[in-house]
Amino acid sequence: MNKEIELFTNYIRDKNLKFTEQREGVLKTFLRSERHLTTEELYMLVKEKKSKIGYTTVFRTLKLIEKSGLAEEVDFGDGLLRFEHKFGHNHHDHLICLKCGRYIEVVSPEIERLQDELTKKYKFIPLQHKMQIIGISHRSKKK
Amino acid sequence: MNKEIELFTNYIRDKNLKFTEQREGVLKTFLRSERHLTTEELYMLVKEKKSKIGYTTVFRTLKLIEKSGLAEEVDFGDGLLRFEHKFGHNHHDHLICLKCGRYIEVVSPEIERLQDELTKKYKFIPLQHKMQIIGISHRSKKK
DNA sequence: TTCGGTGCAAATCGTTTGCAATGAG
DNA sequence: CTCATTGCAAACGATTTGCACCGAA
Repeated sequence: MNKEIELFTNYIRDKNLKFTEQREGVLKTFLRSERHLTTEELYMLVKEKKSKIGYTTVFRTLKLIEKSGLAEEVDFGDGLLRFEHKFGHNHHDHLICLKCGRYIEVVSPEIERLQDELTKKYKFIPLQHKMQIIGISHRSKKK
Repeated sequence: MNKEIELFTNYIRDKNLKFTEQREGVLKTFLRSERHLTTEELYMLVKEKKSKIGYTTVFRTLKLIEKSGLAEEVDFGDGLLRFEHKFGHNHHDHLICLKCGRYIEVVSPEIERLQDELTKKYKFIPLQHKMQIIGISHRSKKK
């Protein structure tokens, strides 16, 4: 996590911005979280630790973290803004559980290869791609 | 298109609903459209033909068409509600062009198979899946 | 001391609903 | 005649912005 914090503070310094207590709180809480949190969820978490923070600041800090290259927006199709860690994470797709909201990050090199073939076939220049499989996870089956 | 209209009127009758001029306009315009229209876009199109219709009616009729099984919501990640034809269309994925907004529907049986393998590996019960490749289409390259 | 940061409140934007008037069956 | 439909206006829920005060550098 220290490498990420350093990266962020460098970004901040480079842009003549300020590394405030609030930004530190949001960044650390974000980095510690293992789920794909919505802005609201992260706001709640940061607030638990540090009572003095507003939703707007969390929102703006997440956008800033995104610009710094440490986070990326993900869309699970429920109309909510979510972020995931980007630094040190390779590209992956998602299995999303409808029951528990949990996700599993997966990678399939064969699928990636077939996607490339597809785009070549259609003379399409791929910039990014998303694949999501929505269903019920192993854990939630029993319930 | 007649088969779809019949299917819809049957659905309407079955539920003791009414087949109004507005619903007919929305359904026909929707069926004729080849793109993944947003509610707003469809509203504009219907209005061109039939000046007497409100946004709300288009919205509610689209939901109704969806319930009848003729349409399905698609999410291109821009926070807008879009619908695509469902009847007579097999499952497919999308190549979405950032420049022209156009999409290409694609199918890759190999990718489908690999997706099945993935879910088995994680003991995950798949209910639906989405795959989108975002980029620049052949047509838009030159511009 | 100087700008950028903060957070409240308010704007925005698309979706959704309440309700009185309308019209299909 | 009855009950679903219509469409305006207003509610909604999440994101985004304006602005006056605050605080890091």
